Amino acid sequence: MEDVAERANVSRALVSLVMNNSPQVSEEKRRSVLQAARELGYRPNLMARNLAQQRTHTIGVLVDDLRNPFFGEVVDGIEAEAAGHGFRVIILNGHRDARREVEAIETFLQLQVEAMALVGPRVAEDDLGEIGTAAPCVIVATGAAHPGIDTIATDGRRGSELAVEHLAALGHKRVVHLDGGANVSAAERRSGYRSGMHSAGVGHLIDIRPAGDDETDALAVIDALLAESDPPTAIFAFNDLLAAGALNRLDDAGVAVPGDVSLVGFDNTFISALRHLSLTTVNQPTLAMGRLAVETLLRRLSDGSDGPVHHTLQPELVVRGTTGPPRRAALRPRSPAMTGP
Amino acid sequence: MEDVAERANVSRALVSLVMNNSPQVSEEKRRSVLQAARELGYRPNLMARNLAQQRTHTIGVLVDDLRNPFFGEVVDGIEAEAAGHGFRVIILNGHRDARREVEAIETFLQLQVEAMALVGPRVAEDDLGEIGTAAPCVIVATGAAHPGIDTIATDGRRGSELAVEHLAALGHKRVVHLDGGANVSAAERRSGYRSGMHSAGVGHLIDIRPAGDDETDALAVIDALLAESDPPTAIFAFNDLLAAGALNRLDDAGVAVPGDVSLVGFDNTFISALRHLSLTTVNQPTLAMGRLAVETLLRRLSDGSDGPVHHTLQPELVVRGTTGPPRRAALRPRSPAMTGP
DNA sequence: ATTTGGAATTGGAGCGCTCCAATGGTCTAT
DNA sequence: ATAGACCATTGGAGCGCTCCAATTCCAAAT
Repeated sequence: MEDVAERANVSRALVSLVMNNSPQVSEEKRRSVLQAARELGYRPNLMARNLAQQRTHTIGVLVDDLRNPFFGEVVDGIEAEAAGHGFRVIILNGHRDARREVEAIETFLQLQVEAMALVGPRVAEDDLGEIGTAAPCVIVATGAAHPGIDTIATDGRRGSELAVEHLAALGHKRVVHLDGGANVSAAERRSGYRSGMHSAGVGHLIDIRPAGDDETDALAVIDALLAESDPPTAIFAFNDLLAAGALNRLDDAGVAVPGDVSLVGFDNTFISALRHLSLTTVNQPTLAMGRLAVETLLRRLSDGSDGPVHHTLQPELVVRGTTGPPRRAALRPRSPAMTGP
Repeated sequence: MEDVAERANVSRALVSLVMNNSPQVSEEKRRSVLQAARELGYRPNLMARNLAQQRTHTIGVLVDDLRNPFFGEVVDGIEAEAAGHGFRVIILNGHRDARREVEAIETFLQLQVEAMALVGPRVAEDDLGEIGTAAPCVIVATGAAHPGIDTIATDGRRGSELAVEHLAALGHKRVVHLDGGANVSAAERRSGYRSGMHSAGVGHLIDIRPAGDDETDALAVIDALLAESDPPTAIFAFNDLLAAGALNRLDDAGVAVPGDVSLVGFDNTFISALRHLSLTTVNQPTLAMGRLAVETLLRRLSDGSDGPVHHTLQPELVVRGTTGPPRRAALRPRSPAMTGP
């Protein structure tokens, strides 16, 4: 910067004004500064700028798992909205691990981000400690497990109810829930499953199996289910990945879907739309969630601090090809299941 | 920091030493500084630290598209290796857009990252300009289109050849290639398709259809193909997403895979492994690519600058359920195709 | 010719930290 | 007792920038 100033025969301060394109710089000087900068390959140092300005114009986004396309969509929403307000977005990866999430949040804070969005975090509220107060923070897509912090979520309870209602309407009674296990959203979806089952008058058939949130987590549970004397006629999985894993295993075992068993996922990621999966699932409005997250953050940033805000968006059932009436409830005879090769 | 120093009755410099856990601080002072820091909720300011140190210990990773799980896997490899060498990784999203990629790179440079990895970039080498010289830079997973810059890639040409060889061995002659279009890796994979076809003695049947790199890009092309009088017996798609889109459309049209037409993808993302897709595809060693990228960067960082290095990893064919012998080449009569509802 | 106002420009302090050279303090060997 | 060696500790300069108050400049108004 020193060099640029010298080369353009102006002061350092004037270079600063030009680089921030202040309106009150004469056209002449502006040109010569810009030219000098170009010739020297000068690039402003954001570290120094941020330090001097005491602002970073940056929002940190912590993503639970870069491999899950669901989170990618949420981040797209966040970035779109943030860009519109002059904020940069930097992303850190949580690697599906609460400990690493805390580290990432610590990094954000040290980097002086002005706000942060945690997308699908696994960390419990207690471990977040004072972090929420060090910078505005919003939790996206992780159920209602963080009452003390702003959250944006789809109503997981309602989503589960929708899934169960759909299955019940088809005539299913024995619906098993593959539980999200340690995932923080699991409790909510589980509770929706419960209430759905009760509403359908089959509360006594509630059956929850701990599984996980990843396609590999389904295998053992499905094996166990199939080994039982009275297997379920329908399965409602914690998320699409888990459902896809279940589908794999059912297919292996020669069980027809939806002929022998119906299957519902959650998230409506693009994989569920793949025709060969054609997974009935519960949609979350990912883009809207991302945008809303940024809006919430900006509001916190500008005005004071009222109590935490919780935005709940409405899920929607997306009926595709993995759900149908249960075999036993069929009124007319059905052809035998077509099993894979 | 000032405050911490005061509260612990030491100098600012001593606090600095403690925060960087220097070995030559007495246990007593160290404890009292740490306690003071805790009580005051002190957190070192990375901006200031980086500025003073003239180092950031940060590697910037530009990801083409957060929704494509392939890139997520590469990033996992990068992060694993970087962490082992004391580097932080920050991620910026390219949004599948060369213009935004350039912006992101500019941001990295201003943030003073010490090196950067571009994962699947779309930007052409010309537009990268002097950027490669401003900081060590490696391009990952984007073919061999950047001769002047370090690259890590799977041999796309060989990968394509493997795919075509496999199809040819099954008896296919009329193999169509769904081209990656503007995607920078497309040329290489296309050329492999060409050479594969020639080797198989069916160079005269080479048929390349521009498509894209996303599941939606396949629709129109498949429609066009099906409308033709002599449709192909096999399709080799630029990547898994495109193949998945093709599968959707073929399914819609009641075309059996692999009964009526065989299909091969590229990347071996987890979606291809989903049993219901069961996509034959070409594997890229994503984790190894990520690790190698960081190693390359570190080497550049430490020693001088020789010419650019190009690492080419070997692809592997993964045969799953979407490939089989062509209908017309079958020696024995086959049952009619089972088309979906 | 002199004042006045506004716009363009500048010097310098300061953002929070690190790092160097210098200081003080303790211990051992003579 | 005294010099030497060694350790923990400190003051201060400086990293590259911004921002304020102060200065200069120019033209219009008196």
